[in-house]
Amino acid sequence: MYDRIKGFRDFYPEEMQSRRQVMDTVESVARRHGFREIGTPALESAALYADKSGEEILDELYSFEDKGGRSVALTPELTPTVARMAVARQQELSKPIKWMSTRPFWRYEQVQQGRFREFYQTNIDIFGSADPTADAEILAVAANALTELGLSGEDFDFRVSHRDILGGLLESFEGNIDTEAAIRAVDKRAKIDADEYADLLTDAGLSTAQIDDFDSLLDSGEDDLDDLIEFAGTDRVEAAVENLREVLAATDDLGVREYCTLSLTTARGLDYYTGVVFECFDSTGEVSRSVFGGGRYDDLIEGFGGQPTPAVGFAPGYATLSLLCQRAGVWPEEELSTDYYVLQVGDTRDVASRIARELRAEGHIVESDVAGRSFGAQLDYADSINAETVVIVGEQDLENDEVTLKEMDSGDQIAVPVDSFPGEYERPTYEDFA
RNA sequence: UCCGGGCUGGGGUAAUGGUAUCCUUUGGGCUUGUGGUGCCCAAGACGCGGGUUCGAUUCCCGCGCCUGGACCCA
Repeated sequence: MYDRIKGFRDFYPEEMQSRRQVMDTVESVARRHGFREIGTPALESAALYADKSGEEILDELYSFEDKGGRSVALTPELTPTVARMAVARQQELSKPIKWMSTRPFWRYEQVQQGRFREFYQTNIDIFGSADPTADAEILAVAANALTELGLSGEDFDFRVSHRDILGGLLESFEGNIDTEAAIRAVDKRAKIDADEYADLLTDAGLSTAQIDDFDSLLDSGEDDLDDLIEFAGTDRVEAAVENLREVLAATDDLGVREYCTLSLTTARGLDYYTGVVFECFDSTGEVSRSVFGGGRYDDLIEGFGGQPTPAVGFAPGYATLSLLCQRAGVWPEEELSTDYYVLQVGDTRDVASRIARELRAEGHIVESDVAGRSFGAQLDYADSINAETVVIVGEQDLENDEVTLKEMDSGDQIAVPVDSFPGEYERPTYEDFA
């Protein structure tokens, strides 16, 4: 027996069927919004990550030297790869670029609930549009995907904020302030106690009075946005507030405004966000961590050597998304389903195979005996795979030019002519002949 | 990297300083013709290493793994 590698998971058919259904739902919503699927490598040059974030980042990655002496890493996220791809063809790609991709990523970090070393995400991004409609479309795809999964506004909440509001407010304070440190402090505000929070802001360069001002501003609701402009008195904050309003107005037109709540304390840990940011939370709070997040990152493509290209996107991870779905009771049944089991008794493989083939041609899931088992054992097996209908092809039946249709739920069964089965029926059941 | 809880067949459990209970599961059978009720047979476990001991699954230590959290989340 070999052990599974820590932080990696196996998915057996029952669970995989549910995961597949959830992933297909998310992808299908994105596809209907015109996002095109891309395929990307599992391995990238380590420099793709180290150049932006420093060599230390490699400690958190699966990084190694390949046999050609290249320093490489298993991709921990898609954004640098997508940026690389966009930069490589920035001239020929028509804008906006709308791409999506579902695949695993790897990070060498501590495993805990909803966090593994191998995790699956669907990345959904728009490049080449700075228009608020693009931000809103991202929010709409996210909301539509969740509602299509069966979740409602009672289940989840998008906490929406804008990086330039926080940044702009901090900028308007007197003194030498470390904006990024202050934003990181804000991001943690809900998780730490007031003293720790104040200490972090003090470290970032704010005075006690400024902390109080800042804190009260953070509690601003949607009606108080003008107060923020007034307080800061800068073009940056005014522009940010205006942009945020436009985005929210656009989500209204897209029918997803109800899922968005203004929350200035939502900052996201990632430093590369530049505009609207949002995080999806479980409304009941039972899933304590953020389910997923996204936002605008206008400087990143340029940072990877491309022309300045605005970008906005989000990336739901399936570990946390499944926690939310399970909490809300909309996680698909983890039970196999089978449309038909074609049971053979005696030497009837020719007829059984023909019937199975014709049912499969209609797109059904059909199983038949591949183990030479007895009648009882086959029925037992059909039950274990939740076969809806069993087609009994037995020597006795064939003597009468018949097969027997058995509805497993009720146990009812009926003889039908073998020559016309399945015949013209697309999905023949016991009911059709009873 | 740190802190807490936990490791007995595939899953769930019982007891125990002298190799292990029960349920479930899996495979086969109970006239190769009726599953989701029964019966029979079979398979299958003390995470690893060290220590104490005549003897350790049991007590002690270390490690590993699982699980929850902290840090982190580029």
